[in-house]
Amino acid sequence: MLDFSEKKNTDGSLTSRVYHALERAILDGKYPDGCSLTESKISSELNVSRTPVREALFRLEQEGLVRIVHNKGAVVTGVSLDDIRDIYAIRMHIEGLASRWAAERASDEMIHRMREITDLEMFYAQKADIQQTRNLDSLFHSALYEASGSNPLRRTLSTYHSYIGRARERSFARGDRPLAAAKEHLGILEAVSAKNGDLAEKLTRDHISNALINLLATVEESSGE
Amino acid sequence: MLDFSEKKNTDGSLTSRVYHALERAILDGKYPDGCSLTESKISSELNVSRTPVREALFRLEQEGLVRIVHNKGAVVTGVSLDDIRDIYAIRMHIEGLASRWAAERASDEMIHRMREITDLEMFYAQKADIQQTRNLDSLFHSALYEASGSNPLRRTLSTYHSYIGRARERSFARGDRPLAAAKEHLGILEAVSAKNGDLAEKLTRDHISNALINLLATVEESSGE
DNA sequence: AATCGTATGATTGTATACAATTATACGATT
DNA sequence: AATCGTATAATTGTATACAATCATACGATT
Repeated sequence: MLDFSEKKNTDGSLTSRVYHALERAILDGKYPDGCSLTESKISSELNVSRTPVREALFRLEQEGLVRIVHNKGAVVTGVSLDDIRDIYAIRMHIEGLASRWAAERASDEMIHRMREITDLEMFYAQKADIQQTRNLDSLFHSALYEASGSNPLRRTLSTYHSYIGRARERSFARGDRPLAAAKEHLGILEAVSAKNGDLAEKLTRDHISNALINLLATVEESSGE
Repeated sequence: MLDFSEKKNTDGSLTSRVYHALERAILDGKYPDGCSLTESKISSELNVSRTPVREALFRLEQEGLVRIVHNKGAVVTGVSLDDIRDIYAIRMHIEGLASRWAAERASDEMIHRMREITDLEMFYAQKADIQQTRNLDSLFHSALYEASGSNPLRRTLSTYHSYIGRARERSFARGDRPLAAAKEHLGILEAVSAKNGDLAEKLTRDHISNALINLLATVEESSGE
């Protein structure tokens, strides 16, 4: 059964609610890879008309979670391990660019906001509050993208971020990664704040690299058990 | 008046036709920046219902050409010069990655196809057939993205490519850039074919850099006249 | 005269109805 | 029995109808 009581509802539209419900269902594996999504089924299950379902499916296609073929409908694409590895590799190349640009362009207000986020993140990481730390981790990256002052970069990285959200969810729970990530964020923030673009870029590359290493270790474990 | 007789119609659906018509209208400046697009106007002008118009608007939002606000509709976002500069900077970082991966992973068939494209491109470039050369330029980059074997990378770069399509259209007509670009493509292909990832990546970076330089020169000229 | 509230119109959001296309099942033909 | 064709059902694409929200204009009140 699809969960329809969505909290983070960006705009309050039915389309948005259906979108989030389907996204979650796919990422949770309720709709496995290759599963075909028929509009009428979903609409009756959620007690909405086909229209918002169709529009939600379009958004899912944009995000790459489903593939829509003309006159044939939508099938779940899923998130392959290869895709995630690719995304981390890409992020290693351009997330550093976001930090560099943030160091060059970010306003004092933006840096202040990032500092608030990292402070809170450190606090919760030390308390080992996984949930809160994870949310703040997401917030930090969003703030960084915003601080880069680049719309295309923000859009691309945001898409990637939500795309690998599920994978992060798993790997983030692992051992001392939350605290390590928080410390790395702090370092990046210091470099950005000091307007040291080179350092900010390097630290960010390292940060993504560490996240990938941790993720792969998680995969290793879960496949081995 | 919107042009509705679309040639490159990916799937033959009305949505697709409306999408291309609107895309062209925006890129041609018929709908200037900040202009608000009302669904009923467009649907009556194209003699279709609102449904395909809405769906086309969603696709345009995904591509970043319009911004949709809940209960308020769509406004044209346009393509700012800053955005284009950012995109070239990003491409300098990750298009090289596509070439590297292509060198590592591309099948012989894929390389064969790229060679056909570059051969044709050289031919038309020497004949100074701008239109054909431009199409083949697009094809080359698409083939390269495909050859990289990475869905995320292909998606991102394809989006960027279409996004800056209009800017390329202008700058491409300039002097001997078509021939230079064709030669650069040939060089990249040779490196990919020789499975020399380092060289392929470096040549691609240079290629993007040259394209940006040429584009900025075009902007310089057109703003100075 | 300025401002606020209300009424009206315009526009978007959602639901439903219809058309076109595709998938499935069943029987005829070989 | 296998295969092809046709009929039927299921599903998507498009159009239209209705509901909800937002913008505008006009008048009442101060």
